[in-house]
Amino acid sequence: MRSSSIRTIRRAELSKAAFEAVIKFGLRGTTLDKVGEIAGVSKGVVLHHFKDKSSLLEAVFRRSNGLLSESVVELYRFAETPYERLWAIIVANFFDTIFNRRVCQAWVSLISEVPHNKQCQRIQIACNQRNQSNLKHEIKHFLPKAEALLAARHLSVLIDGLWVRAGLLSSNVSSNNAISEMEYAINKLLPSDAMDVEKHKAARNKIETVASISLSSKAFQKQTLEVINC
Amino acid sequence: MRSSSIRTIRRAELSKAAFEAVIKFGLRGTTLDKVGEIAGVSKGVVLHHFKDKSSLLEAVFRRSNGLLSESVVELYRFAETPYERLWAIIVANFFDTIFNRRVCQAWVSLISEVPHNKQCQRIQIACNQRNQSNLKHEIKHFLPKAEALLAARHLSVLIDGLWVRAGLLSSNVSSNNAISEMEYAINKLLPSDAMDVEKHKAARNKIETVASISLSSKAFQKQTLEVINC
DNA sequence: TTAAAAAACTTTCTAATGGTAAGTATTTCA
DNA sequence: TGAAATACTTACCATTAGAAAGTTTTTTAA
Repeated sequence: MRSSSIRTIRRAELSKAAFEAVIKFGLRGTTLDKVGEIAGVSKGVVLHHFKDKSSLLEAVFRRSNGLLSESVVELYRFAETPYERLWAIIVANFFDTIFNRRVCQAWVSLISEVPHNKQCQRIQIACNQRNQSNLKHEIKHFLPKAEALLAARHLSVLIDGLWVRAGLLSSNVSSNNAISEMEYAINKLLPSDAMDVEKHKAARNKIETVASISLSSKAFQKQTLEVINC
Repeated sequence: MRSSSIRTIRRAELSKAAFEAVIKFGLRGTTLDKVGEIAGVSKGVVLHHFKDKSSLLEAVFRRSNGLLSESVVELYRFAETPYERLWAIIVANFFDTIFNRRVCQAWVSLISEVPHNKQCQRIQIACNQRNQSNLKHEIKHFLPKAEALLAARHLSVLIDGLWVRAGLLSSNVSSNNAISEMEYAINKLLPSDAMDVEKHKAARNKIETVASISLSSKAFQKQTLEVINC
């Protein structure tokens, strides 16, 4: 165990509190005082563990993106075929413990930090890259390499688009709608002759079932929250 | 002419200055002092014409979105067929006087204001709706109504996704790449048997040529800047 | 033309904010 | 045990958003 285990714990607590603050008050309404208040400590403690507001937001950003990638990893554990792994990626990105109005709005708030924060930029680019490369890897089973790249890129941009839309709209967000839109895209992008429609449907069902157990479990939620924070 | 023509002019100047500030310093780095400095006036003037920072940002947001819709309107003037109008929408959304790193980054910064600002939300939803409805109207020529809606929705989400990506990345943004990705999507979504490939290509060429003259013209740029601000 | 009403602009002040610095208390470990 | 590191606190400062009250300029209408 690191000598700075308290620091690790505090940083986790504080970035969680900051995440809540962003959800509640937006980025502009999130002050160090409020973050401290939510975490039950003084502003001084916040600045003791994070050198400034930018690095606090960076941790929040990492947390919010980490939640997603941990979900993909979790669902990958159960996915055994390309069909299933493809759905694992999609379902992980839109499962309703993560893809809901509050979180999407927070994400939209947070990305405004990206253009002027090199570290956030690195995180975001890495996440996009990983997502795209995961998608490509599975799509290669259904399309030639060059086309697979295009399709993967297309789907990953689409995922971002759906997230932004969800964050911009005031209305509630539907996990099912988003997943349906992804299905529509897949059906258009991947050639039906290379796909086994039955297998495809079965894969989606399986992964959605697995997700509803695995991603909702307290154990997973706890683990991700612990893992995610530096 | 409105009795408040000075007010109109000032609001235009100030929201332009604020837009520049957001580009330069990001949303969090944009202060009323800096906005005033860029506009060559004191902070007091800024607050005299905008009741608070939120309403200033709202005007900036309107400006940035208005730039887009004015471009669509401008290109529509030259578009005579569904093919051409479809490309008019796409080219307007990605032409490089608007779709460039600075503007995309500013847009990404600005949308963080949306979740906690009802007015910005209204603007954003209206723009999305209009864009989607424009797309749908043209796509209906190539697909049955129900499918056209899905395709239009898909393309408009994709446009948002490409904009976000462009704003998140540090590297320069390529208008051509974005347009190519839209073309890829169109080719996958619209049935090739319902489309005249030659006409399609010709339409794209025509609109791109028109855009490079029309959207770059000083007259258009000036007009939009004047029109856009309330 | 001129008085007064309205709008444009300035100045001054305040509470809140991000951040620093200089402390004290607690933990760790040699 | 005792000193070095870490956790936390407090007091402070410069900047910020915004309010309030003032002054100048422009409109309007008698």
